[in-house]
Amino acid sequence: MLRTHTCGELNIDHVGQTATLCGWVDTVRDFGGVNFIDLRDRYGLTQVVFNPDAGDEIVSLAGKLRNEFVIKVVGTIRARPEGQANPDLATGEIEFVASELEILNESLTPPFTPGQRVLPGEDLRLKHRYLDLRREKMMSTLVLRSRIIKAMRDYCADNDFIDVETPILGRSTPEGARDYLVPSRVFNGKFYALPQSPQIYKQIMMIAGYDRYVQVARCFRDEDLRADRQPEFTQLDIEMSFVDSEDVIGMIDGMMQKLAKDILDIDIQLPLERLTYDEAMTRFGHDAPDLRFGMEIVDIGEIAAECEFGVFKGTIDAGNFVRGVNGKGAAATYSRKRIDELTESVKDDFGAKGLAWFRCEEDGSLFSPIAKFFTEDQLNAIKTKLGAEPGDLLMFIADTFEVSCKSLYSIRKKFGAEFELYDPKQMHFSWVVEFPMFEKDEDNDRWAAMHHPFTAPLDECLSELDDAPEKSRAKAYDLVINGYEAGGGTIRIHDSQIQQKVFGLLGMNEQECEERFGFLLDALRYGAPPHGGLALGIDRIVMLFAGLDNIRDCIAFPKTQRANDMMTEAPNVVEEKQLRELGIEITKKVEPLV
RNA sequence: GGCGCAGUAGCUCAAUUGGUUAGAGUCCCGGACUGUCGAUCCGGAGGUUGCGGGUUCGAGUCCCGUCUGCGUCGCCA
Repeated sequence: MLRTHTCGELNIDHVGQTATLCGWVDTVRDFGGVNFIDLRDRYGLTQVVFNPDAGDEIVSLAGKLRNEFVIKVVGTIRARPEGQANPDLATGEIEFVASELEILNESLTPPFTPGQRVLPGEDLRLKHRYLDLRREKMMSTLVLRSRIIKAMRDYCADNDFIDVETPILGRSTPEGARDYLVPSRVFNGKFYALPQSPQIYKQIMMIAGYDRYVQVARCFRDEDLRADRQPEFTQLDIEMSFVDSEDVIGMIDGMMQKLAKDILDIDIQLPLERLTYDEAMTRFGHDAPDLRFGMEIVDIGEIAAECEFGVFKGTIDAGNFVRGVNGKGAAATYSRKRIDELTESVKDDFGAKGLAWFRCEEDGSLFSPIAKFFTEDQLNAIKTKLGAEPGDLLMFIADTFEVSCKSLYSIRKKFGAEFELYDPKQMHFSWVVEFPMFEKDEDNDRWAAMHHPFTAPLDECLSELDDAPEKSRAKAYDLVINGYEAGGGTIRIHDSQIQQKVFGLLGMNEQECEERFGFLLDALRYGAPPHGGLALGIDRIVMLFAGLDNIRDCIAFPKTQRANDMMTEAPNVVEEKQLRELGIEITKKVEPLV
């Protein structure tokens, strides 16, 4: 090692000792005579002092130091003069008096420095990621990530899980998300697909008798990005044999308890809170509700059916819903203009036809442009149902169940953040269970698997597969943390006949089944144990544990919204020769990324 | 694919309703300074206002298109 100590470890106990430090120049304070450098490495900052009595040569060399130069300094540790300790610095009681200085490498003037207070634009940070990653916050987040993954792996190892790597080059399965494709050189015209998840491989591992499988698995989905979604992301992928939902949930309960304790030093009570999918949608309008606060959705269908307001009445007559939420104390901040903006957003985003609102006045009466269509009794009933008090703003959506869910969920989410209805430091873990097996695929007018096509129905729903597939519920469970889907899993179908029936419902005929999943159906016929598992979104869990609102800050080298890597400029054009070998002809010429 | 926000000096931002030579801080360069820790002080350099059109006597500002980044809807088994 070029160094004897790190920049974070020297303290008053080292006074008088000689040491060698290496690191980056974080800041320079040049007084002409005496010269201070804050030297930085992964472990911290140490103030290095260059005194004239160290000699002209070293003083002159120290004068050349600039931000982000990499240096090696030999010197002695000295207590700082009386009254000059820096309490903000772990090493603030001492300083490092340099006797030798070597510039290991210079740096160009950086476009931004890791220590600067104002964060530069994210595009610049991504372009110069090597500088951005030097920032303390990025370092602490990646260290946190490393600790979380270690805790997960330790927990799995303690519970007899076997870590198995599965292929990155796989086969395209057109179900689900768009695949990233890799052309084959040997078989021109054929393609591998990068895995959306190791789903099938881990099921095969169960059939092969490995009993408990785990993998920190990179997954790829070629869909549009969000603040919490990247095209490649990391899952803790788990599968277990001879289990039912309770066993998998119980295993993950224990893991979350350990994570919360080890990482955040908080104690969480087990079992974790549990909601059914139907309950979550009814009460919160979403399958991953933030349970750190209330503001639950209230159905006023009974009142709406009786009132004179045509929109409400008509909605109920058509078999749809009138539901609303109470924005506690929001009347003061929500002017007519802001309510209009809210209305526009639910119209634009979710196709709601409008947003009805009532303001609870000082005297307890309800003010609203539509109040005249309601009797006094009806207004009072609304007040009671939503628990309205003076200053509250009641908002209602009259629409299909789905539109009311999406609209009210978005309002609830917005208000939760805006009115600080929860402690941002609080962590809330819960499960949402019993998802529907299928949802309507409007584009193709057929059923689509809500989770994936290998999901087992609840035992009591087996018979419904034939006559009422929309009613059948799955042995599916999602882990929800603070309103984010942090993971999800299912018990799988281990019976090839049921599997084939589900494939059939999804619109695959026998031939298609054999072509796409013949190997799985075969495997199921060779002694498949009951099995199930789940996958945890590691990037999201890191984001939540770090208190961040953006998944890119939890990934060392993330991609932009258009899936570019701004540093390497991937994706990019390739040489003509490479294309020829792959038998690929580009019909639309593109310029390299700039 | 839709909607929205942003793009001005290396960086972070400002620039009145469309009006003089586009400013400030920081960074950079030079100088001064022996106890700072966002060092300070003096001087200097630094601009195709993302790009392309248009309107106008005049455009950073208004209009159209386009590129890039971010948020969001669709999408994400």
